[in-house]
Amino acid sequence: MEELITQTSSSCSSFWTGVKGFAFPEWAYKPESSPGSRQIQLWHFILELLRKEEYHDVIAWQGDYGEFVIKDPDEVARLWGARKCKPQMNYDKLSRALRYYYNKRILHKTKGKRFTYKFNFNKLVLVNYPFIDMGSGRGVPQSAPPVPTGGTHFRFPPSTPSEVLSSSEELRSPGVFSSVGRRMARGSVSDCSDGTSTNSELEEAVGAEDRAPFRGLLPPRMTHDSLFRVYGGANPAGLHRPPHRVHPEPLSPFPISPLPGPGGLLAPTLSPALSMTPTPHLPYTPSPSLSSPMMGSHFSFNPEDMKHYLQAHTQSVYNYHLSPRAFLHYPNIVIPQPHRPTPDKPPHHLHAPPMPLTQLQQGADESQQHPSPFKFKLQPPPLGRKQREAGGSLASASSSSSSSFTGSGAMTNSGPAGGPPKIKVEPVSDMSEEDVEVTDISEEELSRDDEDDAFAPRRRHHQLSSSPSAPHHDDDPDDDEEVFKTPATPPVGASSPALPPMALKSEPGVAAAPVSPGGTRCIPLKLRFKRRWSEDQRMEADGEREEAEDKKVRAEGEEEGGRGGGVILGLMLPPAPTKRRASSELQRATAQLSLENPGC
DNA sequence: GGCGGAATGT
DNA sequence: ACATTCCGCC
Repeated sequence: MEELITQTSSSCSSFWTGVKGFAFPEWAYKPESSPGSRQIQLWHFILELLRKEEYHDVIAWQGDYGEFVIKDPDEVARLWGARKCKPQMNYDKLSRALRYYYNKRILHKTKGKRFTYKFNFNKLVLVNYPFIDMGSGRGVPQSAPPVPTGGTHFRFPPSTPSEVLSSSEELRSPGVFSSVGRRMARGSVSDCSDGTSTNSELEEAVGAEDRAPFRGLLPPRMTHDSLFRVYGGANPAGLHRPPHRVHPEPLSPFPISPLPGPGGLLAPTLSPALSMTPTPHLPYTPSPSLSSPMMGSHFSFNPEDMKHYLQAHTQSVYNYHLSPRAFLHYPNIVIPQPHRPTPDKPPHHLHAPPMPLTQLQQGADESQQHPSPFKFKLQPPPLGRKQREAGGSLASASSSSSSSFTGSGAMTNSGPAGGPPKIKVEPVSDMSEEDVEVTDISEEELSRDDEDDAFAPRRRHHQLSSSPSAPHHDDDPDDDEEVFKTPATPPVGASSPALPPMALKSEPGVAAAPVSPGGTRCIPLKLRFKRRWSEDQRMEADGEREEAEDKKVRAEGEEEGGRGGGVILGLMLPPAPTKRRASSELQRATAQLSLENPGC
C-alpha cells in the first residue's frame, strides 16, 4: 500500500506518483486533506457528500457532468461546519470558500442556477487507470458525477432555473435508494458538541480507504450525451449530436461511488476516454476483466488490450482534446498512433508511448529524466476584480511557465511597477513553447482555453451571458464544454508544426490577445488552435457566453502557468450502477461516520 | 443569490 | 494554503 504512493519530489514537489508511473497532483492527494481527514478540504467534502446517497436530498449531482446542486444550503453548511468544527458556518461563508475555487479552477458556478456549481473536471480529472496495478482495491473511484449508463436513466440538465428547482426535488429518487432515516442518522452524528461518537476510528479507517480518492474523476467534456456513448455504446458517429433528452429520469445513476470497502471493492473503472472514443473505427471493447468490478488488485494487462486501450485513449485525447498527460508511461508498450500525421520529434527518453504521446509529454517532462510527466499547479493568480476594472486593459503579459510560479507573488506587483501591472508575469523567455515545441495541442493550449474560459471572471457578466442566440465568439465559460468540443475530425492535421497560417479569423473580442513581447512566435499557433476550436465550439454553443476580454487577459497571463495547472487525465468510469450496489451497503454504513467530524 | 476584497485564523 | 469571517456591491 504505502509503496504505492511516492512523491516525486525532485523536480516538482507536487506529484504523487503511483508505482506504475501514473501521477496525480499533490493537491488531489493529500492525506491530510483526504475525505476522511479532518483537514478535509471543502471540495473534497463536497465530493464526499455527493457520492453518498444519504445526502442526496441535500446536495446532488445534477445537470451537466460535474454539476451539482446544493439543495439545502443550510444543511450543507451545517455539515461542513460540523466537519470543520465551525458551528458558525453558514452558506454564505461556505459559498465564499467555494468561490475561491473558481480561481483555482476547481469549481465554477453554473450561471443562472441557484446553488449550482460545477466541478471543473477538466482540471480535476484525475488519474485512474484501472488496469494499472494499484496494488489493492484501495484505489477507488470516488464521487462519480452522474453518468448515464446504458441501464440508467439520467436526467438532462434542466434548462431553466426554475426547472432546476423542481427537478431537484424530483431527484429524490423514487425509491431506488431509500433515504429513510438519513436525516436522523445524520443529525445524530453531526455536531462538534456531541462529538464523542465512536466514530472517530471508523472515520479514520474510512479516511484511510479513501485516501487515494481522486484518481477517479472523469474525463473532461463528459456530457451526458457523450457519456451515453460510453455505456450505452450505441451512439455512433455523431459526435455532437444535439442532446436530445433521453429518458429523463430523476435519479442520477451515480449517487454514490463504489466506495471500496475495506475489503477493497474495486470499482470497475475504465477510462471513459476510451469508451468515449468517437472514432467508430476503433472498436475497442474493454476486456472483461476491466469491467469487472471485483477485479483483483493486481491486474495484469494483456499487451494487446493495452494497446487497444492506449490507442483508443490516444485517439480520445485528440478527439476530445484531452490532455496529453493522459498518457502515462507504459513500459514496453507501444501505443499505436492515432490517425494523424505525426510530427518529427524523435522519440527520446521515455520508453513509453511513441510519438504523439511522447511529444506531448515532452513539454512537461522534458527537462527531467523523471517519468513523472507533469508539473502541476492549479491556481493561477486570480485577477482581482478591482484590478480588472481599474486597468480595463491590462496588457497581459504572457506566460508563466514551466514550473511553479508562486501564486503568492502574483498580485504583489500591483504597484506601478514597470511591467504589466496587475498580472503576475513570468519571463516570457522560458516559454513553454520550447518545451512544447508546438508539438501541438498540448494541454497547455487546451487547458489554457478551458481554464480561462471556465473561470473567467464571471463577476459582472454572468447574468448577461446566457443568450444562446448570440453565438458569438468567446469561449465558453464551461471549460469543459469549451475546449473539448471538437470536430469530429480532430484538428490534429492542422496541429502539425507546420500549421498553415490559415483561417484564423480574428475575433474582435478575442483577437486582441496581447502578444507577449517576443511572444509572437508562440502565440500564433495557439491562437490558431484556439480559434479553430472556438469556431467549433461556437457551433455548439452551449448558450453560456462570457466576455472574452477578461479571460483573454487572464489567459495570456496564465499561459504557462496553466500548463502546470493542467489536466491530469484521469479516467475512471463510474461504476455501473448494478455493480455499485454491492458496495452501497458498506457505504451507507460508513457514510455518516465519515462526513461529520465527531471529534471536535 | 452571488461576487470578491480584506483581514484574520489554522 | 485554505479557509473563515465580514462586508459592500451588484
